[in-house]
Amino acid sequence: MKYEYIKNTFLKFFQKKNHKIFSSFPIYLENDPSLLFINAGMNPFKDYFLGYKKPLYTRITNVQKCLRVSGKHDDLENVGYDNYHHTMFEMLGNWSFGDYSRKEAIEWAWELLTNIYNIPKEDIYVSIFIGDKEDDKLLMDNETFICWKNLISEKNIIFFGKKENFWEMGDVGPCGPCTEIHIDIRHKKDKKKLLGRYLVNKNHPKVIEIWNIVFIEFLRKNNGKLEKLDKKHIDTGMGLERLCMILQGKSSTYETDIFYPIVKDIEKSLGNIYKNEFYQNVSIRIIADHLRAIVFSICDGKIPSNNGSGYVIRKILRRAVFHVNLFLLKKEPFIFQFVPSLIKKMRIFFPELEKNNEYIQYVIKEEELSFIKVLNEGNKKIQYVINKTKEKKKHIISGETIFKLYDTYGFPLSLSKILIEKHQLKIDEKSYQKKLLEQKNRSKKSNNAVIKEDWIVVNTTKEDLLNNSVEDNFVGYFHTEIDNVFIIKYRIVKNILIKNNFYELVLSKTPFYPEGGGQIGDTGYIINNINEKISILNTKKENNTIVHYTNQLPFHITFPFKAIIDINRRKDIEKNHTSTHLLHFALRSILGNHIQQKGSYIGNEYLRFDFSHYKKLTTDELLEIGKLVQKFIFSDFHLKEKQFSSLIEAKKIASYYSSNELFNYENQKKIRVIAFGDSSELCIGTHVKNTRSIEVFQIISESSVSHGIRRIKALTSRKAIEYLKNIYHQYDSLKMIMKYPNSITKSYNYILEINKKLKQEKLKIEFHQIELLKRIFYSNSIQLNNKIRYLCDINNLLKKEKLDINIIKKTLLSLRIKIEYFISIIGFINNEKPMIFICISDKIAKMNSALYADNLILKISDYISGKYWGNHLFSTSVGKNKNGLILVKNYMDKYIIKLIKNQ
RNA sequence: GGGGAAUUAGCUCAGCUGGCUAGAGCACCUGUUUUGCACACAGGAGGUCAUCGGUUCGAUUCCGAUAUUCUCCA
Repeated sequence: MKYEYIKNTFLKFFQKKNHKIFSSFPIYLENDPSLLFINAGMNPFKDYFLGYKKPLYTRITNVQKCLRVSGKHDDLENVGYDNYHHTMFEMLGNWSFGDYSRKEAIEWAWELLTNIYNIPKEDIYVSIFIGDKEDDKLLMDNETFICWKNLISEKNIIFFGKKENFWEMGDVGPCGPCTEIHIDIRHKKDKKKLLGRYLVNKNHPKVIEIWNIVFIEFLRKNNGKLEKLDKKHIDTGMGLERLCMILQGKSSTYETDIFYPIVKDIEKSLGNIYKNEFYQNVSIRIIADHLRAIVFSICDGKIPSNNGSGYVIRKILRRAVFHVNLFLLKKEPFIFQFVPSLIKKMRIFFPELEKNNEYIQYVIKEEELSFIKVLNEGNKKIQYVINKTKEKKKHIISGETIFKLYDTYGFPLSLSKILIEKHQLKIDEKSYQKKLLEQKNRSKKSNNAVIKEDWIVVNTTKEDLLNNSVEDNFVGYFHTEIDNVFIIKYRIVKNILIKNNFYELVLSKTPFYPEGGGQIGDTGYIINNINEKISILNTKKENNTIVHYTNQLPFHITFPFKAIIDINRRKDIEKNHTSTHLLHFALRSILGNHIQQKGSYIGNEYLRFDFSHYKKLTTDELLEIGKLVQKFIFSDFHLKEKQFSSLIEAKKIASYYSSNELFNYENQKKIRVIAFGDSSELCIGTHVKNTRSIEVFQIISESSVSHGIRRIKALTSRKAIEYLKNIYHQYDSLKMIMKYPNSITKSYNYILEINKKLKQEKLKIEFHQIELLKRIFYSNSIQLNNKIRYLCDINNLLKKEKLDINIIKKTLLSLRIKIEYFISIIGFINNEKPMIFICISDKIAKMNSALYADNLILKISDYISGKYWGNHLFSTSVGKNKNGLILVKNYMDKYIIKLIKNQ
């Protein structure tokens, strides 16, 4: 049975049972701060289970892309070393939202596995929740037991506790008892020796869990307690990779047709390097697995970065590169080249992959390159550390040093270890772990600083609750203030660090735009009829609920309120949002159709637009783009807003959209298309009524965000005028300073040229001065014996002429080259301070260390109460006592002559 | 969100404890020699040492802020 067939069979089976087929959601949820990635098929349906949102269908089936590398479910370190763990996997699921019960869910699962997929009944084991008398006071799941008893021998039923058979999404959220289906794929002989039931949940590679059927009945609250839900739901998940492994009779998922072609491609490209050796095979499996996780994540719009979900992607990819580098001996980007092989396999179900093929390869290659760079730099650094340690004849390298290599420069501990052990050295791992723990604690502290408590419902009927999705209660497209608003629920957000409470409010309806589509959230206030006024500081979306942020609660919380947004701020935002559309259109017109939006920020102060383009924009291009946007603004385009009930219809009208963006619209009832002139875009934001009100558009910067993505920042209206006026002011003052030239650029170039010439002139003069000074110094110097030329010139001619001290220095440095045996001491007054230079030639330095310039200066700098510094050949002293200078010559003459005589 | 680092010539980077003629390789320019695979040799140009403050007689170097980049933790 092939992968495609297995997948389609599942969906069609449940379609026949009246389930609506959904395509997979992207691998992460846009508005859920509690999750970095979808780690279970039920994540996107959380609100349906909790009754916060009413589903359009009560029966759904889908195959969801999931990633398990962080938080409660983390399998990363296992991947590659065993046969069936994966970072990314596809989860086959069927869902009931208050519709069917345990009986149907269990019977259908049985029917599908035994009748359609033809898995032998005796190989199937099921586990049932035994109850929890202590913490949660839950009874044994008898209903499930009865259902199974009718289908399967009791020998194949096993009971387990909370850890195995009570499923929870995370610390808080929907949960409930579950029944798991395990399959025994061992050899007949082995099965006879020991019954499979003794190997369930024992990490046996051939007795494995494939399907978890969860009966969602509770909400786990912040305080740790369970709250019974109004309706009972079904949430099931079966790992597609493991199912394929079983149905294809393989003992490893990597041998199924999902992974096998890629594994073979990798082996092939290795050629002679491939030795079919353990770590190489692990590395190949790691590439095959990690590549899939990364490709899907990038395609869904997550790119490697240094925090949040982007960092998870980076960690996965770098783990793969690490193995490539160490065991497959490739020192250049390698993994990216298998992207096409993966896409070829997956494109039927995920056509968006093919569209983004080049982009995905590019992102992966860049990240590989940057990690290889990190490894190279780290190698140099650790080599230095190793050499130093050996020089000092030590055997243990401090954990702090190795930790710093990792923490600051990204060089992995395991690599450090390998390299260090090669030199028969050791790392003090205790201090390394201590440092790492410190780092983790610091993060925890900052992370736990904000605690969000449970929602407190204050003023509502069930209907209000069900209706409070973004689409239903946002009225801000048409109203900036509304009456008769109720606070439905609120929660307290505590910040321990600054010891301050904030509050989040959900309103029955709202004119406040929640942050989304690049546009920032509205601010404003709500006020009740006894004039209690509460400021709204920001507005965001959380899983389809609009949340208003404030720092105080009204006393009369159940009263009706008037909700009013900061209208001037909103107007500024709207000008920026419409300008962003116009900019997008202008970019496409001038640079070409390859321009794709890669993100935007639309605030009240400025706007930012990121887009795919591979070259820096020229000044001319920027000028043209600015001009075109300005032309649109003066064209008096009216806002044309159209609403569609299907995405297909909307796509016909909208001139462009990113595939990523599309998904967020797929499950919405209404789809908006915003048009100004020829520009039309799918958009959820708010806009000006007429482009003329934007007045002025001005680009203020163009830069690179990451490879292949450029960023334009721009201002509009008042801000743009202020900016331009400020530039004009600068220009005007510059003109004034330059005495009003005809052309500023011409004059500036002229000045540059003159400056260059003057510098050359100065050099010439300096050269002459040095030549002159050389002669003077030479004539003032005396012959000490037949070799040595000695000069001690203290405060003599130099005080008459004001000379640059650099010239004196250069003169001496030039003389020490010219005269083989040369000792010079020059004293003078500079800036009212006495200074002494001592300079000797190389051959003098070789004669006697007492003649070193730095040793000589030490003898005399006390005379002028000076600080001194320098090296053997040239030294300096600067002092406070001018009168001491005269004493220097007398002392020095005697001292030097004495030294020379003793030679 | 929290920590650690980096920013020096067009590019890749040295410059350890404040002062030591701000350097190397590649690229560029000009000669000479050769016209062949990174040609060779000689010479040259190119720097607000990221920006702004502070300490100091003196800051590329020390301290602080800002910007950008890298990196780790969550």
